[in-house]
Amino acid sequence: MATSESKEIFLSYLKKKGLRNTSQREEILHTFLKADKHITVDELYNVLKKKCPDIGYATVHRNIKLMCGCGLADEIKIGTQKARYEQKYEHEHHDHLICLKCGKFIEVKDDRIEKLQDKLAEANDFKPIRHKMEIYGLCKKCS
Amino acid sequence: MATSESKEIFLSYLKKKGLRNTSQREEILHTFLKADKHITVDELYNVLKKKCPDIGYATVHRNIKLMCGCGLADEIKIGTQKARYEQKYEHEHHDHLICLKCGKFIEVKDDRIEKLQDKLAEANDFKPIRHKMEIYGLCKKCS
DNA sequence: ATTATAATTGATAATCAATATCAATAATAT
DNA sequence: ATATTATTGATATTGATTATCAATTATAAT
Repeated sequence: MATSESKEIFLSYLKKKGLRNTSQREEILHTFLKADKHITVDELYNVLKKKCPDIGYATVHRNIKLMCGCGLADEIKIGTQKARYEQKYEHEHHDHLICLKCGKFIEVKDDRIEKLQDKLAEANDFKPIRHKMEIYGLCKKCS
Repeated sequence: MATSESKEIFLSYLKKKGLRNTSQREEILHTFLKADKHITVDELYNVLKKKCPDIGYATVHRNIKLMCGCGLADEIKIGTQKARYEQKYEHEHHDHLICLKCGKFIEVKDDRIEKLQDKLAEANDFKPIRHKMEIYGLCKKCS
């Protein structure tokens, strides 16, 4: 994980947008980069609380969204569950296998599928920008 | 659309579950089967109100969920938008191209992708049950 | 048929995640 | 230093979904 590069990207994004850097923003980014994949705002907030007891939930929420805006984070919404966020920078695009029993995420990618998706879009006069593919089922442990 | 067959499926599902048929349930199913693809509870409720002015929102909501339970309807959740429901019976599985500008849904299917998805799951010791594939981009009109 | 039972309805309240508001504070420019 | 303006953190609001519950209705039992 190129932590320092991510931080540079964030700082230059702030500058470009006329936004200011703050200690909270630094802590949030730092903690996010160290955190588990697929973290929720709640979870991130709880980890941050230990180091920065005064930090507010709204601040964490706002800034994780900001990180999505600058391409460092990606939001994953599964049904009505809480949004989860994963690192995007230097993290190749992938799709997910999601276990219906234990909730485990497995990251996968198949270039042949990716190509066929583009073709499928084209064939429908549709310009693809991004996509989401989730396969639900049972992981090895749960089946 | 096999409207009468869908109604039979619904009735036998009710019987199997020890539930009762009601005039509201009949109207909701009937209206749902006639309605546009990808309808929200709100929209369905508003259509129903014309014929059944006393029907309640909660009843529509409850029963569209019931139809999902018996395999006649399918819920589509895109991000934080309202859930939409589509007919499932005799409606082949398909995926969606979703226009980011106008919100249009295009239904698509590619058997080669379906096969590769199964293989991809298998290769990860994962037993696929269902999946969701959405390609976001711009439709012909909007691009 | 009449009554007992149990499920359903419809209005409304509760829930819950996401987002907006706003006074106080902090960062930058002047 | 001071003015300007963005950010923070607490809290309120929103908006969708789901739960509650008394009244009603459908079915079973007598």
